[in-house]
Amino acid sequence: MSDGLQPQMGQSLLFLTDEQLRKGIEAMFFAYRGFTADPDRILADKSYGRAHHRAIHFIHRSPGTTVNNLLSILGVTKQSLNRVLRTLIEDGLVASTVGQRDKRERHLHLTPAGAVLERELSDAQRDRMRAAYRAAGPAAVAGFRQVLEAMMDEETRHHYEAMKDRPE
Amino acid sequence: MSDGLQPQMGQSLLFLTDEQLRKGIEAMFFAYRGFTADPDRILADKSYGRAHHRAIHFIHRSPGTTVNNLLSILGVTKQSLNRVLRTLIEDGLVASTVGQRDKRERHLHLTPAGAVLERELSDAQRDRMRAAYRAAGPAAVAGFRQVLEAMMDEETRHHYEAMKDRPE
DNA sequence: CTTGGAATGTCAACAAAGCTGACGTATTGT
DNA sequence: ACAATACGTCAGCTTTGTTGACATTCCAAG
Repeated sequence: MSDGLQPQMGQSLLFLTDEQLRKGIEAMFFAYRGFTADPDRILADKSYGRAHHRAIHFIHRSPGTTVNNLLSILGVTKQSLNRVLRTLIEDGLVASTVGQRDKRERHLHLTPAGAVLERELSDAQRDRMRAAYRAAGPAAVAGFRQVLEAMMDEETRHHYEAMKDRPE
Repeated sequence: MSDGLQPQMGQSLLFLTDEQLRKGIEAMFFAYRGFTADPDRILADKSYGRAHHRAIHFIHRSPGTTVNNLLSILGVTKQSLNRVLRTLIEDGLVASTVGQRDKRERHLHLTPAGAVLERELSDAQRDRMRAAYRAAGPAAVAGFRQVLEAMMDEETRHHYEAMKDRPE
């Protein structure tokens, strides 16, 4: 079952041993904690959570997006998203406007106050990412992105690539 | 505030633009979903959750570990871990034995049944990781690990490195 | 034109898993 | 003897996911 180190294995395949894979799994787990730590700290003071951060991020990213679209990007149920969205709208961070063409849809935008919080959160997250990128160097960063992209579900990767090259 | 593309910037720093960092952030978010998707599916049928998976993983990894040690690796409170651990012990997947040297400690091991579930979960997770590694290639994998390690908190990295080179 | 079904979004109730705080018990070490 | 440590537990709260029921809006078939 376990690969172990098979002497006859080509050098080029050593990175696929169970041990290497396990290290990658643990690296992913521990790194994700760091990845969310800084925004989480900021949000804790404001009675918001990670779900609010995600909503704010993708609304900023795709202004005017509908609830349904946001739903499929975030991969949660609409009831779960709705709770988060409701508090953000009540608190004046997100604006929801009825669709022109289709009045069933709601188009979502960040208000100026919402944009301020988005900035604060993404600055914090980017700072850590920038430090990691700088420490690892451009070649490592390219590999990092390649592996992450290969790790996504098919459908998820479509979402990722759809917003890949939009201008900021 | 925003880096934009500064014409005078050396080519070597282009990977540090806000846009590159944002892509990395989104890649991390989407990939983590894929990373947990397969074990989550298996666990859903068994009325266990991701928290149970994490406990099982690290008990397998460090057989005989104490509750306190597991606590600091997982970064949760003892009440939270205890809830998970209690169900695993009741269900006969984890064994808790009083310490020889220090009788206050409990040493945790997987039972044969626990080892079976661990295998099932880690096989599923490794399969995806292996596919991603294979698609990206050894150089990319090295970069992937470098960036992840640089992204961890100091204390977390110590945990990660402490169990880095243990034999399986 | 009407009407029935599909799509969009909201409300209610519940579950998983995190948290704080307080407390009890056994054991260790000063 | 006594303080500190390791563990377990009770109670109660929060965030964030779930399902089920329901209102509104749109569209297309009759």
